[in-house]
Amino acid sequence: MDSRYYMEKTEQNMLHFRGKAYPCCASLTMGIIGGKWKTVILYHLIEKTLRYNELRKEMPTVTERTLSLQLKSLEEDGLIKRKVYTSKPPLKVEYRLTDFGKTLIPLIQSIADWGDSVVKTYGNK
Amino acid sequence: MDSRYYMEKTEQNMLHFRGKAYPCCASLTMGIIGGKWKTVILYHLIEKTLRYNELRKEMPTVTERTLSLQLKSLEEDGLIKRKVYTSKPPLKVEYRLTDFGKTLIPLIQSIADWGDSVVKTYGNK
DNA sequence: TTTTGCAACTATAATTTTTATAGTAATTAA
DNA sequence: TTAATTACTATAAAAATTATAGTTGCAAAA
Repeated sequence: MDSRYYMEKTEQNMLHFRGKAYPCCASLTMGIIGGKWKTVILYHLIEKTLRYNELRKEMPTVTERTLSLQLKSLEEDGLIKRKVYTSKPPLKVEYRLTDFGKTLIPLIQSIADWGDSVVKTYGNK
Repeated sequence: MDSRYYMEKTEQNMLHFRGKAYPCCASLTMGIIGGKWKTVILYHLIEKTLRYNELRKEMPTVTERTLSLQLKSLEEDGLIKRKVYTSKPPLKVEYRLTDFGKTLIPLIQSIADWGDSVVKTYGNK
């Protein structure tokens, strides 16, 4: 560590959630819903429970591996719940928001609304 | 391209902004403010203009390279403005929100507020 | 007066995240 | 009989992020 490059912030100043430290509340939120796809997943789960392949259809440009990993991460953070209905293939798996995940709905909606307003203002080009 | 893995979404269904295509409005917003650090930068610029090193002090865990790149990206997307005051070192450079960037303030504030409420509810551990 | 520090970066390389592509199991539809 | 479906996982490549060090001129400290 070189104080020339690092302004140390003591652990006490940092915010903590699920074992990770964040320098501020905005970064904590982004640690949980940041990344390219998490909010998109949550956005599609606002209205209804969706199966894995239904999510994939809503998000045609995400890869399977990334979708899998992001779903796992959202589940670990307690925002969504995975429910399996069959033990043998073809599997039926459903994803839904948890109560904790539902506390994000207004925020996710605001995120979607801002994107919408940008498209409306700048004409989708 | 293999239709087994890709459900093609036609270009017409996609949303466009600054040459990039997004599958939905939530992903458009996240394309602009997503990533680990962009909202943190914007959050700190809500109240006042900041110099490069002042931002660094507010965000002690970001690396210089990433901070530089993110500032450039935010500038390219028209959310912040970079203003140089001197021509010779030591340079004085200030970053501020543009009018377009200011349209994000309520959203950034909501992001920060949600993080805040998580810390309050789960006791910063 | 020589050294040290400062501001706002850039360069290079390593690590982590995301993408691309293909493969799996058991069942049903054509 | 063959192909399609579901919910993934495996492997490798590409892109993003981190770690560390280096740059330029000026000003203050030793």
